[in-house]
Amino acid sequence: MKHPTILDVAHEAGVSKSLVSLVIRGSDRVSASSRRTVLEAADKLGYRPNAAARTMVRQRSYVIGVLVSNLHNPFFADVIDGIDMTATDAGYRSILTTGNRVAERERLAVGTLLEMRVDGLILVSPAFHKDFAIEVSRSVPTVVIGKATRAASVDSVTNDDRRGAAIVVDHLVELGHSRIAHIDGGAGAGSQPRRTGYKRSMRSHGLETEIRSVPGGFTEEGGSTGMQNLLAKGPPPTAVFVANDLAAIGVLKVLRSEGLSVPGDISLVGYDNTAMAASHRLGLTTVDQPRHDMGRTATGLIVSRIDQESTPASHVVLSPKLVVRESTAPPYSLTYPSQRSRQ
Amino acid sequence: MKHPTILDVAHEAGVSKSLVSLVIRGSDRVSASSRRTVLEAADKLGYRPNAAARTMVRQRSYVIGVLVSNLHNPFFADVIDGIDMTATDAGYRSILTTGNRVAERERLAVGTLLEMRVDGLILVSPAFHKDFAIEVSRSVPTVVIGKATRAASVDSVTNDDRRGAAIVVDHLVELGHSRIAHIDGGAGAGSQPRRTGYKRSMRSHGLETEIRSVPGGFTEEGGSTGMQNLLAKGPPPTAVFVANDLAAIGVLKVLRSEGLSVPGDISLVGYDNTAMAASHRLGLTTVDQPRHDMGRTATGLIVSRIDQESTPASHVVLSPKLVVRESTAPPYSLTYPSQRSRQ
DNA sequence: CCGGTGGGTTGGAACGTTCCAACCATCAAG
DNA sequence: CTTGATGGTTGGAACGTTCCAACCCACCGG
Repeated sequence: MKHPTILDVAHEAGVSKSLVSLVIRGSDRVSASSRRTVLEAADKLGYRPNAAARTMVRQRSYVIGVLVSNLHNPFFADVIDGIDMTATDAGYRSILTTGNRVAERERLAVGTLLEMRVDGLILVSPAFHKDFAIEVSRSVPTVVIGKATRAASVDSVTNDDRRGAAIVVDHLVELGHSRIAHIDGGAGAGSQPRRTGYKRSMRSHGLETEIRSVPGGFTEEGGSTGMQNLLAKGPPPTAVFVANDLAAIGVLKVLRSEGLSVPGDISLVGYDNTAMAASHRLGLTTVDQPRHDMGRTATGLIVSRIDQESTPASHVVLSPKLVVRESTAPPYSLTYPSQRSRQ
Repeated sequence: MKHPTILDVAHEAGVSKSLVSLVIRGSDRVSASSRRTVLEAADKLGYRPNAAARTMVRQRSYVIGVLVSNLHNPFFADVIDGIDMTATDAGYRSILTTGNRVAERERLAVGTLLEMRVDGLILVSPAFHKDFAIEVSRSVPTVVIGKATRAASVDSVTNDDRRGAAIVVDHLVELGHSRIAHIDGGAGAGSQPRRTGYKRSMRSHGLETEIRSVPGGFTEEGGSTGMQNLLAKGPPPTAVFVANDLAAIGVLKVLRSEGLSVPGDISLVGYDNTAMAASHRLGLTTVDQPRHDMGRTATGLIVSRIDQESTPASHVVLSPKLVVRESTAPPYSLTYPSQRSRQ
């Protein structure tokens, strides 16, 4: 249970601690013979280097700390995977902590990471105020994923939600839709840019008169009530763009219970490309955020900032892409032009 | 960017490093006045203790390392949450690493944790061979979650899958079912105990002649093909117990396309109580594993093992519980006794 | 045979803490 | 006035590494 040290190995191998250190670090200026003896001794004793001691003297831990706001959201798994791979490639290891969406616990978790003297910090959609991120960035290179930051000291990697919304509208317009409605994500993060992206894009297609955005939410229920409101007054849209996949499922339920078919009567688009969207009975057309890339670029930023400290912060915005499945099709009026009169 | 040390603080406050150390650790044998000066100085300089140095001298890191096999599975989020809370309560902090289901990467991740000299190690459904866990347990207290281990040196916390299957059968029998079939999880972990649990329980209810278990898998497709096989020959069952929720969804699709209603014609039960089971259009009756508790008890085991090393390993088996939703009901033959003759 | 060169090896210092024994006042008791 | 106790404070050693300057010993060329 007691860990052997470099000195134990040295003694066992009959050499100096320095030589053992050299061998462990893989230096090429040790003779083949002594390398072998040392390695054998280390192996025999079950030696494992002590990262704490190494961190002390090298003043570098070669560890990148990652704070994940919410492990329940499988969205982050891919981001983390991207981080992990890039970090390993760059000679770093990554460790995770989580605060479970509670700002106070997240701050604590970051504290742990800082005390461990991580060389860089990646904050994945943190719940705490961004001032805290800025404060932290003064003692260690920091990058935020998923939350826009304009700070000069902290890098950020975000997804272009406006553009994501725009490509949805493009897709629907291309199919021939014009009565395209939007059910937004309420107060949730990313809700606002998606809404404005929708509006802008509608305008740019000359469809400003068709703009119809109703409040919703990032939950199934939010989607349902949003859809009910849409159906309650005015002519029903031929396509609905919902703020996320979960809410889109809610919309789907309402449509089903109203006897409306998707995409026969109404085309439906979600957002996030969750597993649900793919595995649901009806494959949902949705927007895929480049999760893996987010992790990769964030790590890239951190690593280069570790080496050359004071470059101005970069704010990378990645573009999402559309995943077309079965929930979108040309509008009814086009497939059976005789049956309806509206353009 | 350069971290101030305890000496910097001491100098700033005009006291000795020892006193600063005392204050930082919250000792009660320092005068109120010097406590204040020290705290002010620390605050002014933005001092943060160096965990590496502390670990060195104390020979304890007060960190519990957690290896998670797969972050994509939201199942683990709750387990980790349980770990996290218990660890904090016991004065430890927890950090996570992941190997993303790849045995080699997982082993590497554990290596990182060991070099960091974590005081305890929690392995959540590791993909690597259990011999590795045993080897690791020689240098640090180790507990495995989710994978049964009989080793004397490593604790384990598992879920009683046999019992989970049994309570499903109990529930169905109580509703009046007797033709209860099972679609298993193929080669997946937990598949076998669920199957034997099903068989045993059937026998104990005197239904050995009704035992019907077909191969399936933990995927939607596995469920579908399993169900197709069940329908292909012999009288259809009145209830089906599927190895997990995802496969149950697959079963549901087949039933729908065959024009069979759930629970009208056939009752359906899943396993795992995933979000999917709750949010699906049809609320699925399923078995809930006490995820939170798994994390909690695992951490409890680790913590007590850290303090008093060489107690024999405990192997805790937790009991799952049934979550009844809309997918189960009394069999058709009972609700309309006139229409069918078979008991 | 001497000086230089260079591969291989070595001991000591340093990293930032905690722990411990020792110290210093101050004050109470004898 | 001395002794002892007590509350508060202190310096040095230790933890396990890496880094650096120094060393040793062949070996080579002059």
